Amino acid sequence: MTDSTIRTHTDERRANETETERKKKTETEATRSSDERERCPECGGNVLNDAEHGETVCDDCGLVIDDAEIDRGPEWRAFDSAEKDEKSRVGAPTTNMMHDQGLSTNIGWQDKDAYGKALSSRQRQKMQRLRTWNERFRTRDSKERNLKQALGEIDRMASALGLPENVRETASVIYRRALEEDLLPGRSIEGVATASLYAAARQAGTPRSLDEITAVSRVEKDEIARTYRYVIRELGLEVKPADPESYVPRFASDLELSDETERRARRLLKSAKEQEIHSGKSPVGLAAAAVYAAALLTNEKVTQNEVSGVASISEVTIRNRYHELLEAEERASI
DNA sequence: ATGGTTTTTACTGCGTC
DNA sequence: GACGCGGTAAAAACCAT
Repeated sequence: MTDSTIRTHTDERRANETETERKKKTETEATRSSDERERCPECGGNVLNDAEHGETVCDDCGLVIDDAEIDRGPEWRAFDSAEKDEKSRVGAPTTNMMHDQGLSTNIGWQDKDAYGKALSSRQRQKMQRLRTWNERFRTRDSKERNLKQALGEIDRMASALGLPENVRETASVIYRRALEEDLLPGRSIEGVATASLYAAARQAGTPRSLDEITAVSRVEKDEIARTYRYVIRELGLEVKPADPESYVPRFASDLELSDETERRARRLLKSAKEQEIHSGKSPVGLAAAAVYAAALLTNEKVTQNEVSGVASISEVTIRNRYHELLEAEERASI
């Protein structure tokens, strides 16, 4: 088990940078994290979206952040589902999770006609032939076949890792783009598919470590890492280093720890961040250590061994990190 | 390739159940 | 005696140059 998340060099070596550089970095990071969670630029309060008036307003100070928004909803109203069907002029939403974005024709598998009556055996045979040919045309050229396989692969891995649908969607988009840009030649479909999923999971704030990804992929870890870097670079994707906090809920629930412990873990990580203890360290290790330390503080029994198991990180790392975390907390409270 | 970090592996000693 | 934990040294892995 090795490094479980790819970090970027800027965060990696922040500890070595000069004081002024460090100041600048923290500033940019502050602004970056603020637009991530829609905060008011004036007072930092919560931002509310008022669709009725088409305005985005700060909950605390009342600052109007955005007005005259475009309402993307339907312009009609429906009072029951029948009316909704009648007024709607669109079909199912397109999705990037299917190789043709769900737009192509699909012949149903039920041998029924438009009135729901069963088909004669002759008709059934005909439909079967049509189905076969339709399927062949639908996935005709190599790119389509390529996509079909990759998306199936992404779907399989995502389910195995318990990743939500939006992550699969993002992964599909990334893969599509990779295909468009001709990034595939010389690389395996599965490798790029895995890399796309890894990137998507991180972008969505539900990261999975490289080790976890490797466990469900058919590709070696080195290749995933290499392909991932390549795809990120070529596509100009910006992926921030994983936030340790985003691992906490998963570890906590895997270990069946209380919410209280989870909150403690978060607080530990917060004070660690403030003191810049975390730069250059593996986010997974930090999260694991925080969970362990929090369990200690709330008197819930978890062994280092168990934590290292669910986080796939070594016990030594947990020990080192959690000492640092507790020290940081100590300093913060003074 | 190299150098500087971090993480892992392996081993040892201590205390507790 | 097995287990949890702490610490250390050396090896391996990682990233940037």
